[in-house]
Amino acid sequence: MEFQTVDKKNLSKQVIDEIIGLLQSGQLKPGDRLPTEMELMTMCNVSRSVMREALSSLEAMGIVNRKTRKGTFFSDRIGSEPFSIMLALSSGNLKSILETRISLELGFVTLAAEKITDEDLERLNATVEAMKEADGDYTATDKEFHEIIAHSASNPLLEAMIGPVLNLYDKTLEQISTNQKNPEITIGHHEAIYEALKEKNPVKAYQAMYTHLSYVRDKALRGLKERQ
Amino acid sequence: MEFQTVDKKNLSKQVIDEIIGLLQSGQLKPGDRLPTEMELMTMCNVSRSVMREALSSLEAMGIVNRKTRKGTFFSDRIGSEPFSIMLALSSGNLKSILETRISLELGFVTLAAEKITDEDLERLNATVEAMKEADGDYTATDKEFHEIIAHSASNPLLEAMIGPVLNLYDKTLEQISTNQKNPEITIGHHEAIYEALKEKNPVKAYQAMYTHLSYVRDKALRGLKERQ
DNA sequence: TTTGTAATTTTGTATGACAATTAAATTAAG
DNA sequence: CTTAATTTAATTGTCATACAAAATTACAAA
Repeated sequence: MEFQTVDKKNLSKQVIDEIIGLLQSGQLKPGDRLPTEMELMTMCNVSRSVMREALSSLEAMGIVNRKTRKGTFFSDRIGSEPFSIMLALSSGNLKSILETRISLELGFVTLAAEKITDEDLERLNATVEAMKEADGDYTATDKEFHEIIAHSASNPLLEAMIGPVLNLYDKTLEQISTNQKNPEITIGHHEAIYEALKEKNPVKAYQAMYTHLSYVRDKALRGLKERQ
Repeated sequence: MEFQTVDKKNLSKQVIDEIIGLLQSGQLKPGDRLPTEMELMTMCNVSRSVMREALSSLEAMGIVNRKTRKGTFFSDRIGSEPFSIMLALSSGNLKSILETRISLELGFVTLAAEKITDEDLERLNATVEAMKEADGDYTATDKEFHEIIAHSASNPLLEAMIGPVLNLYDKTLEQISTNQKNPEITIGHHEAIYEALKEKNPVKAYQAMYTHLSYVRDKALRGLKERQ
């Protein structure tokens, strides 16, 4: 006869669960104000320290925002913090960052092909046109293109992931600092992706995105090699 | 003339960054023991309260584990906690859960097609065979199939995401409780995915997985509708 | 009515005390 | 000498209290 060890949670973790439960149950909504620390500690019957530990954790995860004298509020949207941290901890090298990006963006573009709105299609097209007109650095426009696609998936969780991924990619690339940009190729790829999305064709969009990101990957890895 | 507001971080957030920096800089490795709370508070020149808030946050995110009398250790692997919480907060309905799953798994399977090892191929095949032999519930085996694929992408971050996604999916489906299972179709899909992975063909693997998960989605949504 | 100051509210930080957990050290028993 | 039992100690866990900081609100004076 063997007893399973009981996984005891400390009080602050239990409080975290309770507070998240307020959101999940619909008692409070994103953007709503929570009771004050003093009220919460009484409600949960724990010390203020425990409550602060729980709230600090929730704030680090972007689930709440706390402001002196105003109070503590649930965030309006799923924050990028948790994923940013996971990314920061995982980012061993450029290759794995690129692969993470590929993996996520291929999924995003598939959903986008199913669900993209005319408005987002126009915004996408605008970035393609802006890139054609751009004289110098088109990184921001390039990034915007990818962000619109993630947004088009109409899924707040997925959308919360694109920012951290692209930021980490940009940051890593800066450190390598290869300035071999081929705007024509990138623009061509973006156009192909755009056309596939316009047709609402997931497989075609996937293939266009995979081609694009594989090219980005190969170029970056080549640049890395030449740098050594 | 406009001044940008300075984004001031409180002390516990600053301490979090410093501790994560220990990992990123390689000073400490996953699994290593951190200094004690008392030592850390001296090193960082903050009170014990602030240090505990920071450590509680790190523990809530699965980055460290703390044990009475033993100390505080960096986790061996990227935890699922951050992503679990993001998922918990985002999970409005079955449709969005299904879409999240589709998006992520399509990316995973693409990378898996590039990188899968013979060993993982064998394990995949074993699950397909196990499902053929299964008399009753093959949920665990089905889940394992998908987990192996995520593992095959050989990316710790992506691998940390599959567990929470599948758990949430299972949990949501339980609540719907439609018992319309077609093992033959699922097995057929798994076989097609397996064959594509064996050929190391990303596009084919993607298409097979997309077909499978679209079927899963349609069936679940149909079941949901019939339940209302 | 506007401006300046004081009061207030809520979060932020520090300190000290004690509790709880659990490993290590010491003592006692066979 | 070995094993078992007890005590001690190390580290995290919780609580309480005090004060600081930030920033809004209320009140008084011009």
